[in-house]
Amino acid sequence: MEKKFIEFLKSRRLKKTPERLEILHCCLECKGHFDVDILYNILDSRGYHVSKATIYSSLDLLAEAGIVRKLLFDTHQAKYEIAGTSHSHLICTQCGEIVELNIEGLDLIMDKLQLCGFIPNYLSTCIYGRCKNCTEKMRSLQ
Amino acid sequence: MEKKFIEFLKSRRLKKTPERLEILHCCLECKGHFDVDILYNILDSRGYHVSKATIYSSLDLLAEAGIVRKLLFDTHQAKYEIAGTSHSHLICTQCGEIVELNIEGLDLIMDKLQLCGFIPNYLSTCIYGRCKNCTEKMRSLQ
DNA sequence: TTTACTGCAAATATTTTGCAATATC
DNA sequence: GATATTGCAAAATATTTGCAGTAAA
Repeated sequence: MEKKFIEFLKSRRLKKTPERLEILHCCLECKGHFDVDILYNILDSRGYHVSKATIYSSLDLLAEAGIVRKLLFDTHQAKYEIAGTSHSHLICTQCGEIVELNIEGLDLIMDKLQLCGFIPNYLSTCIYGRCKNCTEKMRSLQ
Repeated sequence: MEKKFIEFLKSRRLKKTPERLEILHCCLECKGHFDVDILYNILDSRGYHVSKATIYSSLDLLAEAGIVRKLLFDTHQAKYEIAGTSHSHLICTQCGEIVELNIEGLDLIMDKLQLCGFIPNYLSTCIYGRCKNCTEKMRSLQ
């Protein structure tokens, strides 16, 4: 991953700074979703100070390099995840919980798109609904 | 649609105000995607003044009623669309263009989810990549 | 007459930007 | 040595909130 990022920086004549690499490592350590604040706090708690502006800009680069993906589930903070295989997100519109789910065959859809001249990079499926917990809570209230 | 919204308001003991109905009509007239500013400007150009706070709150209600859907493609303004059948969005990460596309069989995925206790409401598929135009532009530059 | 709604302005929150000092190439 | 990057603070933007006056039930 680090290699890929360094290659990317070189190809764009951007600089390999300790901040950028540290942010990448931090992203890789985070399982699941993370956001700017989480990264900021983790780094800060290690005594490694990086400004949020730098985190924002590094995440932009990491996204362009195809290493992370930006996820927008709500109007508030953008979330990020390490770009791996396509997977779906189940989003509970009641409590906001987000669960990842693998649905077989989804990637196949992308192949069909080549036809219209669109070159797909990755597919994000969000399924909005109500999670088990919230459904049970509602039932017990009635 | 208006009937559905009025039913929803009644069921929640909310009030049927001219602003809410006017905003609903405005959404229905908009083909494709719209946002708070677009609605505000359309209404304003007709001499119908509605505050943005009211538009925000009405859109929330319309979303809860299942009449519109909130779409977040980027960090900036939220977009909305009339909730119809599930369709996919092709998003060009270079120029930002968004094209709607129908992919057969996608809705079937939702049925499978009942298993894990998640009650799906609707599915949103976003396929990120590069559109025909941008691909051609890149080629001619090389 | 009770309760909810609107508009306005202020508050909040996230992201972006400008600039001087500094680090990378 | 040239150029890009960092951190900071300020700016820009979108959305939410509080409250007084008003309208719907």
